[in-house]
Amino acid sequence: MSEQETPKARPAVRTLSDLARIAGVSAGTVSRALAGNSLVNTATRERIVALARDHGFRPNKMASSLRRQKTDVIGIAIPLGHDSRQQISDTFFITLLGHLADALTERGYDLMLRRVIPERDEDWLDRFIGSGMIDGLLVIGQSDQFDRIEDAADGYLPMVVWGNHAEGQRHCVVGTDNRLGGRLATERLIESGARHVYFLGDTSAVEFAARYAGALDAAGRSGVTVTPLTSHLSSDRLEAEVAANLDRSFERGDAIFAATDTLAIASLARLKALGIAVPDQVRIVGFDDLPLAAQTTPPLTTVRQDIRAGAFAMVDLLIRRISGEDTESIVMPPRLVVRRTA
Amino acid sequence: MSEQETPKARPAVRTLSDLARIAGVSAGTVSRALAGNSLVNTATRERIVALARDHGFRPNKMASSLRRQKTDVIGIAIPLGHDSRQQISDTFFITLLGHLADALTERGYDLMLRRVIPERDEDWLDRFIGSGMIDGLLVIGQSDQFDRIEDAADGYLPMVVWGNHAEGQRHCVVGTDNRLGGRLATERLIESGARHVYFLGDTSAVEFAARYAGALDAAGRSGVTVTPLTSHLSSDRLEAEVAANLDRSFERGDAIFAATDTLAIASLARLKALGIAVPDQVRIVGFDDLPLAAQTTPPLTTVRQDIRAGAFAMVDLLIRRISGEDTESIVMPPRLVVRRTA
DNA sequence: AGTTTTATTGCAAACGATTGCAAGATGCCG
DNA sequence: CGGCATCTTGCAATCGTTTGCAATAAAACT
Repeated sequence: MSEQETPKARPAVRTLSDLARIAGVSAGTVSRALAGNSLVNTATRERIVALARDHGFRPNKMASSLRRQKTDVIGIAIPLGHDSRQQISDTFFITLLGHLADALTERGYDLMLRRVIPERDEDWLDRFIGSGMIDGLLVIGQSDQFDRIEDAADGYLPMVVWGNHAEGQRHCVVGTDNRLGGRLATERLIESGARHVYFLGDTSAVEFAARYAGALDAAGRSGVTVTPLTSHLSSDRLEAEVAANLDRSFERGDAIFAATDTLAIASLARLKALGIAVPDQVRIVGFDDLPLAAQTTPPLTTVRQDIRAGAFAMVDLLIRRISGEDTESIVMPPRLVVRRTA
Repeated sequence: MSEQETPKARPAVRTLSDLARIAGVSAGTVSRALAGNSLVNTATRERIVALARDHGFRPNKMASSLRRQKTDVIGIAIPLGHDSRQQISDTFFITLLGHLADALTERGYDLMLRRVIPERDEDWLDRFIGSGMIDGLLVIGQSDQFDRIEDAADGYLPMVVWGNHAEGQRHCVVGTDNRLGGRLATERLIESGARHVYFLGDTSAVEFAARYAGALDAAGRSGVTVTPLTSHLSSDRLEAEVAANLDRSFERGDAIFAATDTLAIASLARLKALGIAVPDQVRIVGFDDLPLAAQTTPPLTTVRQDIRAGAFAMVDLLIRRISGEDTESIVMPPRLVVRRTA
């Protein structure tokens, strides 16, 4: 049984030299042949390629990476800074991740995923960058790590971050105009009659802070109040937190602007449980426009981010940076999707 | 500007030898010092470690991997075989992925994610295994690749698969007893009055086929009919497909057993749009018990899989296999969660 | 003082693929 | 047939780290 590992029980051919010996040529020639290098004679190349296939030979990528100083791997870091219990499974991150995987695969890159908890590991960014394992780095979400990312960006070009864009920042970012999105959402709430808006989300994450700022923009001159309620994203506690926040607050509030659809949907469920009518008593607007948003009852009014376009933009910028170009950030316009909750 | 890459504009120290020169010792000693090897003198070790920190030195992982023949990276393959348009973002996969990331990180492994489309790349499994980039492989979902996985398992021990367990299979799998789950779901549907059940899901994936088989088990003797409706998982087409299936079918059917909660939730929304009452006219049971299932209206009756426990089990088995042990598969019992849709 | 341990360190050979350079073979031209 | 360009191929260095072995120095023992 154990001798049947390969169909014909050959001694495994693991290295270029092994194959070279079998083919009666040198390792260098085999390397060139498999790389499709035009220097090798066509006949030899075909013979070697066939041999490699027969023996199931695959060149060792570690050795190749070491020699070429290029790994064909892109790192993806997900900092879970503003809430270490936050799940990677936050739907938005994951959708973005899926599209990134598509875009990178298409360009011939593998992806190396790393979930980082900055509180426990100060050094996460430099460590990842300096590991020599990756040709470039995508960071999904700035969380509360803005400064650290800025620092790293000074010495490391091939990095693109999903998140918020601030005036004069040094790292390359792709993201939605969060402040504008926040304004659109809040304007809509006000239009549909809100006077006291609760902002649901953790404002220590810069993306969310910008959304909150946008809400203030919208409210500013109108006498409408906007009050922040900190709510984290970890799914295990999310419901409880939303519940706690809402239970004690809705004598005074009449609207919720949730920093993410996930929070909005949890709020919706909670309000329903409390017997509060949406949107008649309380209006809700979310952020992201996850596929799910259209399927709630009533369907969620929200601010749409084009996640797929964002993912492809990130990969495009990254690849240009890998080849040395110093690219500008991209800020995408959000779009208000009016459904039934406001 | 460009000279300020490091705070003090030192010539970057990139290799062990660089650091060795600065410290006035040999590269070997530096290597041992940084590894905490007890052979080096405590004073020297501390001096070297401090130097390394000051200069921001990090050993190159590629070189280390090559030399040690160990990468500390686990591959995660997501075969999208039975539907190439299926998203990585399928909520179940992603939740599992998140927990796997937790468990692997805890054990000191990095993860390398690869989205594979078997139809376009026959060789995906052996290629990944043979790449030399990974110490072990987790496969998320058998899709329609059961045979290929069986073949690979003969020659490659450190692989654990999430999916269905079949009598006498050779690859190590962790998963739920899908057939039992299917039976529980369908029994529940029958209990609440169903006579004509539609099974929603693509039965060419073995996991789903087993759920379907369980449904047949439950129906068998009772005169209840079970009819499969093929529905894929890609989110862009899911709604349309569910709609198409349901629109033409619900003169005859009075119940849906959906192969996943995602499908169940889409069905729920569709039936609501059609003005069909759930559960009075049509009963629904899903599968997975995603966090979302509790938040639909009405809340979804479903079959619970313990995804977190499954993820940790996979990692545990994998690590034992990496160290040479030939582990048995683990089949976890599903649990029916009765809410309001059946 | 001589010998045996013991504690440190350096040396150099791996790991496996890639690639600049040079050498050999072949063909072409006058 | 000599001289030169063109194809192919082999040689050997290299990527950066790890580690067995040998060498040295220091300490311990008789």
